[in-house]
Amino acid sequence: MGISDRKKRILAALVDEYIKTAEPVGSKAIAQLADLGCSSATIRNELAELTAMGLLEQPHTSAGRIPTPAGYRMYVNELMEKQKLSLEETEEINRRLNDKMIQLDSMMSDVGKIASQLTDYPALALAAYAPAVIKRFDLIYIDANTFIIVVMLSNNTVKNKLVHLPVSVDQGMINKLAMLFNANFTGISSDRITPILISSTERAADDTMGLTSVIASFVIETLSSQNEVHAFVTGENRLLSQPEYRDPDKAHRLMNYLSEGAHVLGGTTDEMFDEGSEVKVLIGPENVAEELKDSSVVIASYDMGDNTKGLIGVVGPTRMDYSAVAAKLSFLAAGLSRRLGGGEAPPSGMHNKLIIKGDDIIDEH
Amino acid sequence: MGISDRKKRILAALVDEYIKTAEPVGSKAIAQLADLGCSSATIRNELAELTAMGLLEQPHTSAGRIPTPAGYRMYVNELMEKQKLSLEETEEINRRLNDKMIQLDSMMSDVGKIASQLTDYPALALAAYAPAVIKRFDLIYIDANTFIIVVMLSNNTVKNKLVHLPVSVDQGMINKLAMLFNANFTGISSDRITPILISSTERAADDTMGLTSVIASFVIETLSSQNEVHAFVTGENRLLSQPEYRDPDKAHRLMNYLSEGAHVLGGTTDEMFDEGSEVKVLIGPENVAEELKDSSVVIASYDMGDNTKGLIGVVGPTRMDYSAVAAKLSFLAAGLSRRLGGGEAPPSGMHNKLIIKGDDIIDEH
DNA sequence: GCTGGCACTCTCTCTATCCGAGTGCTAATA
DNA sequence: TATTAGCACTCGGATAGAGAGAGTGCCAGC
Repeated sequence: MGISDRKKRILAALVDEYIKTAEPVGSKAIAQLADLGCSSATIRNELAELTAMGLLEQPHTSAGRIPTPAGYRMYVNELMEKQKLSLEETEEINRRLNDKMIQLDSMMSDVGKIASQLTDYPALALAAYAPAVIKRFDLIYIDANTFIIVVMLSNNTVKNKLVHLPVSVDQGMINKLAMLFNANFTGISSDRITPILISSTERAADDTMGLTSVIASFVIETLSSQNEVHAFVTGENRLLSQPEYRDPDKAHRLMNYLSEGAHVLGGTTDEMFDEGSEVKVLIGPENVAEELKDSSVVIASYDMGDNTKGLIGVVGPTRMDYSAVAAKLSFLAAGLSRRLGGGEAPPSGMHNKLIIKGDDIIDEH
Repeated sequence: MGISDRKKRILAALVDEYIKTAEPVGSKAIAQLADLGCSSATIRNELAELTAMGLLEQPHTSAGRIPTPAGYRMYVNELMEKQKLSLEETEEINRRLNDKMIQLDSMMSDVGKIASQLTDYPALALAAYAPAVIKRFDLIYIDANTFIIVVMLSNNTVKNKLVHLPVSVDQGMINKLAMLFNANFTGISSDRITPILISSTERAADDTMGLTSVIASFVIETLSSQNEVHAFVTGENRLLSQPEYRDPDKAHRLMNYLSEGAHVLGGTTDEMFDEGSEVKVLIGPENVAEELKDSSVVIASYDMGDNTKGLIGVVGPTRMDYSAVAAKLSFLAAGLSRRLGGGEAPPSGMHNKLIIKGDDIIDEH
């Protein structure tokens, strides 16, 4: 596996240049770019060897070289300079995060939007929530036909629902139900909410109007929607500005695939979540999904608190500016982790302000 | 403006055919399609006149005719057969509506998704909420550092927020604040929530910890987000399957424009909302937005209840199947109005079930 | 081991040519 | 007068060939 230092520099220069221009790079160009005091003929010899090693390929005999997926892989692993973001860029990202992070419900798509704008590639955001249980119930009596269910989950999300009834109930019944639900439905996972539990609660509450099952089904719905993997894809249209997707059919295929959203990462999702905060790069055929075989994906994960991991990724041609994208995603993910994760006062449902551990309330906007 | 019956039949046949094939239509083809017992030569004469009238044009001398925007306009206004949806199609739409309509918060984008899938064009969904005021406050005391704000709006939306405090409060304070907010902040619009009102409430509550302003700013935020026009665009990628957007640049321009979302309809939004439940068609240059000048938009509006109007539209090439799209959108809008509108028990925030007036609780899922 | 030189290859672009679809016009017909 | 058949004409699109240019591989010399 030993590969001479000069070969490395040539490969690096070639990949850099190809990323910039999207055109096959010739020996002459490399000789000028990477000034490693030798002529284009020497570089030609090296290029021939790199090609034999499977790191480069030629679109046709008389064209320059382009990197193969293996070439990109080596570039990403060893050659690429870890790009530092400029102060402006970091400030830009922080500013956007502060602007946007007010509401968790729209956060996912907002984060995707930020990533997409930042990198000018389509972005995908997903989150796998840790299994949650109900922490407490409140039922707010509005009038004889109306009440509000408010549930607080173990991850400090709060959900509510307004219920209208075709029949009348009194405040006492509502209170009784709240008590019973707090006693029987808190701290249990949704699969332990059985018809038996529901009907026993119903009897205990003297509920002849089916209120119990209304509330119970809201609980089940809430818990299960909480446990789903939520995925958002943003900025698919940015693909079209990349020369490799000038072919409308090719672009269309990939965009269709992306717009499905959920299964973007195929089987790899789980292991993605497991890994540390490192940025991951999947190059061309390294992707499991057939549709991504000639595209690349860069993924960063972040800690959303409450044992919940978020994933933020970017999709582009294999000729992607890995260095810049990785730096940006990494910074973005770190910013998200900092804001969301690790506090005992994490953000929660609908309209909760973000609180950072130890800080005061952040009153954004 | 009189235009002979035969001309009409020729124009209709031509537009129908062009919609189907996307290729200029010649006299011969029309002679075969619309069997109005006359030869292609006669039709050529008629075509020449229709062209002179500005209803048709020729891409070049020796090609067939294609409709001008004026031609489409006449087609849409007078010639097009009002398409009836098949039973399968109506059932399909109803099924999707029933599946999807569980949560209002995701409804907007879901409706867009349905419209886009149904028509195979990009769809946009927007809603202009009627100005809302707070109807009632509840503060739920969790522990010394935590409470939940629950507000119910005049349009029966319920919003909540979990607040963590860096200081301790007791239940009494929370109750006092709830009372004061119910007394002072209900029934008023957000512009009447002045610093003066806030500070007087603060004094009345003996609040030295800034709780009042936290709650007040949540109120303001809730009201103003409620009054925004929310817009969703879905299925931009479907553009790419249309031959008129095979040019990546053209497609890119329009998709970029669409992805901005909000200002899709430009100045026309207001009047759109005003109109009845009719389906509206904007053909090419009839659109105000420069980016839509050679595309068409079909829009249907529906009643979301609570004086709120929803708009659902579809964007495509001027060569759009107006008849089919209009029929589908119209049916979809009617279904939405039926489900959402006109009840005194309309759907509300986050997780409220949909209730149809007079019906029992619909327990979807 | 490096370099300059050179023949070779292959793609891309430009131009010329041909083909065919569809037109507009004219003259004949009902 | 309205319709039709016939025909010359036009113009875009497809096809083929020539030329240019970029880049290679190889070889001989340093």
